[in-house]
Amino acid sequence: MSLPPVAVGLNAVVMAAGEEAPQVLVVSRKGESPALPFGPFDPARHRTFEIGLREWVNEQARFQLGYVEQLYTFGDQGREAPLADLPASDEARIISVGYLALTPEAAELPSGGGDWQSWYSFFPWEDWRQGKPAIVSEMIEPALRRWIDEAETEGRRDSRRDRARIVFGLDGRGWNEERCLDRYELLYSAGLIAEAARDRGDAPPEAVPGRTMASDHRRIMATAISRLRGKIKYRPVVFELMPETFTLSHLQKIVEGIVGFSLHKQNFRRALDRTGFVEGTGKMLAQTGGRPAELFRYRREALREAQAAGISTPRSK
Amino acid sequence: MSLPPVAVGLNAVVMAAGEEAPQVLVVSRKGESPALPFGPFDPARHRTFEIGLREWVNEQARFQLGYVEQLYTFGDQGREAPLADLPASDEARIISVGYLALTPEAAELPSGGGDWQSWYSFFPWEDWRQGKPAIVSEMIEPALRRWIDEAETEGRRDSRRDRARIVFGLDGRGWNEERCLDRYELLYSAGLIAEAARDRGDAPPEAVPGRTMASDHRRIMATAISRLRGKIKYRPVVFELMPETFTLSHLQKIVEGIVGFSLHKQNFRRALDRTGFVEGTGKMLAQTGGRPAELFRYRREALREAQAAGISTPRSK
DNA sequence: CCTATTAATGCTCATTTTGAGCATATATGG
DNA sequence: CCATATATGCTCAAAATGAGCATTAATAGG
Repeated sequence: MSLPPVAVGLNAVVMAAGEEAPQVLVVSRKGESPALPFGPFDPARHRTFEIGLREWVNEQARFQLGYVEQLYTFGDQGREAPLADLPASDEARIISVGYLALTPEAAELPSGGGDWQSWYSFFPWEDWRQGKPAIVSEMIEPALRRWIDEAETEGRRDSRRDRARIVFGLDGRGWNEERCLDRYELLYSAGLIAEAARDRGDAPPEAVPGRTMASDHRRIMATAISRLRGKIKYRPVVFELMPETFTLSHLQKIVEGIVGFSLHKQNFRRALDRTGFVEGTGKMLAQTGGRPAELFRYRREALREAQAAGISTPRSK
Repeated sequence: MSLPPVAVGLNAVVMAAGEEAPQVLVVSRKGESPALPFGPFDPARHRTFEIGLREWVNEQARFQLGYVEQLYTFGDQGREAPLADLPASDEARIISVGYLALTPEAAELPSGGGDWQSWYSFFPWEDWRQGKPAIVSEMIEPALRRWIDEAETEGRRDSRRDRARIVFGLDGRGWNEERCLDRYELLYSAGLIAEAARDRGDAPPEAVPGRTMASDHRRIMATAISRLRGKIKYRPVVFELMPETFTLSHLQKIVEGIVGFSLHKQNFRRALDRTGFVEGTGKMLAQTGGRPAELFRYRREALREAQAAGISTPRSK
């Protein structure tokens, strides 16, 4: 049994909470599309993937990763081709192990290399905090309907329609925020993502607004968003993004940013309360205008006590 | 940027429903511990991991995989050492991409290579269908308490105790069936898994009952069990394990086998009913003794209609 | 210092969803 | 026909959820 060699890269989707929207760490090489931080995995130096990942993120961006979890391993042929450095040969396949990393808001901006960007600059259709985004009704839905009609056979039309209905909630079917990856892949299949044209070598056709990324990095990021949106509901991962102390409104804002819709304040608090994950510090935050809010802190011990659940996300409106 | 080459293997955890317990496909080489089906990933031949996986499972075991999903990529140094074929050198690191595959009960037993084994022959402590297994109270819990006390410092004892409490539900904390992987890893750390001694080169100490597997395959399998136990609750994956038609009791038996505890029959049915995932066929199954049960079928369309949920698992007793 | 404004908190109520258990229906095997 | 083993139906209290109204405590402006 001989195993043909393959090169392994490590990709990190490093996320932090931001003022207006969740942020992702990207490396912007001049003249090129922004990319996720990417580093080679060197088996001679790194005992595990995670050690490798932490080491070079530390080197490249000068900060320590905290919470880290493996996302997915991407190995499709052709995925590395768009990284101009390397020819898409059959011999040197590059696969990449994607990781999701969460850092507290306070995390220093790495000097030099990377910078923080809003999630929704890459995925504007995912932000429903102010209700259904215009881009969905005015651009994506019509484009998808055209794409459905373009299919050659009745069967294909049906299958396209089904897919669009499920992932984009067409025909009043309801938006499931966790399907972020499926939506990206559908838009890609429908040729509405600039990367799709680029990967085929075509001229860019009508593309949905949203910043392009190098290689398949936008897909990797969509995987990370889907994962985080799901996980936040059954594990207390939000707190990895919070500072030591925070107000409940602040916490709610962050959660809203992640799930992409707004929450019912009272019900959010009630559910949070039941989990026992937070405790008041007694200190108040003097804010601009309005009654001052109490500062809370995350009780790590709570994870031990209960059957650790996550954060409930009661939709508002 | 040069990426040092690494060999990539593909592991499949192929699962099927069984009479008494869920089954896993293992390859038993004579004189050696059973292993999960394993094959090399050849970038020259396979455009994607999944294509590679399907191809050689087809070759090796002569059957077609149906539902397949990627589990995790295992890359720790030393993990491949126990596979006697290959020296654990720094140059030839083998990483492996693990997949979970589900096949209907009816799946033919591959002639020659593999055979089906019960999950619980590898993880006897995970089967709570008849209540708390004796092996947990009589052997694991005492052994864990000894392991906690053996720690050198107070801090270490605390951290061991916390970990044991969370994953094994010590001190009346409740058993969370999804923590199968955590439990395996805890037992491994505590030296209670035969593989732990083997990997260190020690003589086997007191080990918890349960069949040993080659390399880190038991860990991979625990990963698969954890994933499936979690997923069954929010995606209709059980139906990938069912024959065309089945009775509700049969479905319940299968779900109970997977989650590892027994369910409240009426509540299980009520919840199942609400999902709309199954429909009666009108046909009855003349069984041995007792009122005949109606045969049901899975409605794939249901996935489109609702916000696809999974199967609810209301505990009984 | 009185009032409008802005948030933070507190409470209520109807509806759904769970968790448990009791009751009835329809086979099979003496 | 009767005991037994299942399948299926129904009820009821408790808990969780979804919506909205009410009160409290600051700041900003007249």
